[in-house]
Amino acid sequence: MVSGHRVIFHIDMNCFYASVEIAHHPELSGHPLAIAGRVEDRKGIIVTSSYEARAKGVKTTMPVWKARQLCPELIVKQPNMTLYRETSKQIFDILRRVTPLVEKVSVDEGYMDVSSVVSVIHPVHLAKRIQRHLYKSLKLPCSIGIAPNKFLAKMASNMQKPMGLTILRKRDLPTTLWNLPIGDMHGVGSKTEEKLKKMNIHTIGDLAKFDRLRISERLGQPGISLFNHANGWDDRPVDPESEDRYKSIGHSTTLPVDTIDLTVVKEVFSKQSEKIAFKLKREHIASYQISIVIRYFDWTNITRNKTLKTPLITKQDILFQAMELFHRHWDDRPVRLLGITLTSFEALADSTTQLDLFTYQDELKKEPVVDLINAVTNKYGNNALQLASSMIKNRKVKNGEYKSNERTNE
DNA sequence: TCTGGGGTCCTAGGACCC
DNA sequence: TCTGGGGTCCTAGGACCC
Repeated sequence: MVSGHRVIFHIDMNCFYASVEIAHHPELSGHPLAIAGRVEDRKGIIVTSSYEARAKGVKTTMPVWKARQLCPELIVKQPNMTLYRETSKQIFDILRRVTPLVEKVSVDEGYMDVSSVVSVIHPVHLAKRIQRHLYKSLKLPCSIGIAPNKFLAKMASNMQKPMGLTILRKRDLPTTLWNLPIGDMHGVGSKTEEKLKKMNIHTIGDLAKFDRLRISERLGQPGISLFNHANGWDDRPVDPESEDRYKSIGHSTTLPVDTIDLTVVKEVFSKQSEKIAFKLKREHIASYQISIVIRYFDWTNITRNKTLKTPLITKQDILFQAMELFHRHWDDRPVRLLGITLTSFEALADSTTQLDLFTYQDELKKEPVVDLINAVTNKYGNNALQLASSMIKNRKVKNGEYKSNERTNE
């Protein structure tokens, strides 16, 4: 079967954290609002802000004190991550009612492959319906980009905010995408922007028309991807399973004051180890690799890691290994930030869970699609998502219900 | 008198093996 | 006299994203 023309949506929730707060506290509506961590000390930064705040110059990653200088009437709230995660789940449940081909990229954005859906409903109508539904049921605005691939859909959703709906076709590229400054391109950060500008590439169009080989020489494989994207080429599939498993779990903490005190170091690592051990347990996984990061007072970073023969599971094991790495590599200078990250996971062969999953499979076959992923993950954690996904893949889905797995004539 | 915290992916060199 | 090549693992660092 020849893969035809795809229709991809990129859903981008507008100022997500701020919008969730406003949805729960309508009296905040119309006021400059910012969500910021560690409001109490000088190191707090703005995570998100409402459009009223942005109009005053408040920007993401700006220190809170600076934002208050620009906008004295700014209302600052601390993030309520539990609420945002819960809301995110509701959003993606709604999206998965349209199609199981939903890829969650982060708490507030995702891709949908609606190619098969748009044969019965026009993409613009479908997008409007999703937008309206999210706004009516959750009071949350979003922008939707409609395009033949993920990159263009992502760029499109960024073009009109809030509540934007933007179609980006291949033939539109010269008049829309190519005029944008190269720094606006998804995947181009400050470092790459500088490199490209030195090559006299200032717009996305400049990149699209540049010599592919020279891009490759200077920027390697990532450069080739950017070059392809600039030309509107992107065949990455929408992958509902991309979020199934953690590839790394970590915590890092900027200290209230820089320190050379080992008891402080141990306290910080201890708290982080506890949080990490909790997540390991919840996901039924163990780790064979630990790395620590030390950021010194002058913002120089070192990362040091260690591969282990026996897997890490408990808080004590993690703390011990982190301290060991720290002692071995710390150069006695004042420390600003400490972090621990675990990678190389292995699913724990928990016999009771395995057995439960096996018997639970039959139950799950009767569940509507919408509820399947939640049902599995609520009971078994994200680790069990693989099961849910494979069931969705192996089954035909119709009207949110599973059809039997029997073969039909095709 | 600046600059958080959670992640993903890529590169590149060295060790080691066949 | 000369000087393989591919694959994988490990480590350190960097870039980017939200």
